[in-house]
Amino acid sequence: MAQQSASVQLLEKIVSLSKRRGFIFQSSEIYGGLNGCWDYGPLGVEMLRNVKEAWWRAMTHRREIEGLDASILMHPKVWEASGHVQNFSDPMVDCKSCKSRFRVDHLFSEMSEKKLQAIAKHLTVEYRDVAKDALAESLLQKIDSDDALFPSLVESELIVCPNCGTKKSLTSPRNFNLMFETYIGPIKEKGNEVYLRPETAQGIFVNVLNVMQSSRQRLPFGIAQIGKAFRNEINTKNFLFRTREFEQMEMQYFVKEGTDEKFYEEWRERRFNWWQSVGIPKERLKLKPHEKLAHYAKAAIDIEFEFPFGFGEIEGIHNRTNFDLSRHEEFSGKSLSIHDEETKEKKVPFVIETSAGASRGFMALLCNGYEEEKVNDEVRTVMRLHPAIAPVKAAILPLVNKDGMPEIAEKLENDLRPSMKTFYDDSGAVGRRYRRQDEIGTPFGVTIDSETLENQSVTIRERDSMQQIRLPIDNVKNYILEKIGFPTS
RNA sequence: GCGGGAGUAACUCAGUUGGUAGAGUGCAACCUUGCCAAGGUUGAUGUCGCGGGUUCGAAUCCCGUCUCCCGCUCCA
Repeated sequence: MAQQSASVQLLEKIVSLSKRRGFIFQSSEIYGGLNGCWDYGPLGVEMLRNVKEAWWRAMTHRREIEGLDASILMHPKVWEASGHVQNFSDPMVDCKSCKSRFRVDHLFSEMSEKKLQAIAKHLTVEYRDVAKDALAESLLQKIDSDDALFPSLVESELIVCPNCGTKKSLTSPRNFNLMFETYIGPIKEKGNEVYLRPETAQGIFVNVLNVMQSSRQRLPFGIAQIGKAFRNEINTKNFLFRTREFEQMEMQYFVKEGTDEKFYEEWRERRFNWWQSVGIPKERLKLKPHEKLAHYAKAAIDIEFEFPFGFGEIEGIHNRTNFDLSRHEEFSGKSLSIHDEETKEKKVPFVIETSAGASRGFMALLCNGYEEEKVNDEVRTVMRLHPAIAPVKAAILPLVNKDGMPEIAEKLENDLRPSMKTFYDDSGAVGRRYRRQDEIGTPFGVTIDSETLENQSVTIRERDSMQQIRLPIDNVKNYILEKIGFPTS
């Protein structure tokens, strides 16, 4: 319990720091905020761009992976083919007595066989020689066909609240659609509804032939995309972790059937290593296989990070088989099969998906970097970000504001600025300025002092160790550039 | 959606029986200063989450609502 409250405090500290220093602000704050929506401030947007850039390079600086940026709005048929129209909409009922809420399908799947048979009898559904799961499924379909049926079950007390047992207390099923809906054109009417995409993957699937032909790729090859997706979740939670609008970094890797398992394992390892390459220690990461697979997947595993509130998913690697492309073939009537030169066959490729959360990754890196350490009996707050991820790369600090130091410092900053994000600070004691930079994760402080005036050398102070070295001022740029490069792996 | 906690300056928080707000940190200016947040002087910043109500008078009492955190529920 004490441990839990410490973790709550930690998250709150990170939220305050994010606001105070300009990483994250609440959306529409002056109007009281909007549930689960957050804005990236000046430092946040720099850092987020760095996260995405690191991912983009790791993905697309490869021979066999191409980039794409698909539209957020897509043809409504896409979401029928993908299964989202059917699977993203869950009928739910509430208990008026104990206020619990249940998914209707869960209600049935947890019933005894005998109970299901009694209900089948009531609904005149054939139940003899029908397996339990199949029976639950056909009952659900029957109920779906007529809105009066579920209330009649409640009225006849065949269904009671599974939580409190109260009779006649369940409401009629209501649909909770997790997709955001809007309209094409200015008039809201049936027939012009479209959805904000609930995942970026489908934009890749529907473009697979366009990409393949224009880039002259052949199997195996991948398509990478970074973009926003939207899910109308019932609840938001945990700062940036569960939000209704979020950004994904997805790569779909198209392979021949039969090689899918090999590539699944390969990408799982590669992605697990990537998170380490941007600064997260292995001990705070976990690979967690899915116990229950989604309708499209043959195998699925999550990469989880140890957030203050516990381990949470930051990326999923899925073997989506040929489900999506086959469905798009079926719904669009267009062939998405690919000709295999070796076997002279046309087949729908299998897909290995790596789907990482940009927003979640950002939050993971903030949580991972945040540290309070004792230095000379004082607490130093330091954000240990990988230099490539840090929003500001170098702070330029004239030791004092005279003797020509500001002029040299400004000249140095002008020299560095085209190649990196810098920050100039000449106010107060230099120690204080270092600490301000520690808090936002700036990896290097460059100080111009009296020795600079004599021999054109400066001090470079490193964030994590607080160690200082002296360097000729002309070497500063190369020294820092070498350290802030994006990881290659 | 249910239950619990919270919302006062940029941040962390005080604010007495109802009498229209303070501290620390931070921020700005000037001076001082010479390498790890601690010198001096001065200064700015408040829809007390928002909207109603009670009252001569509301940060304080009542109602509604929004947001955040925690626990359920949910998370193909």
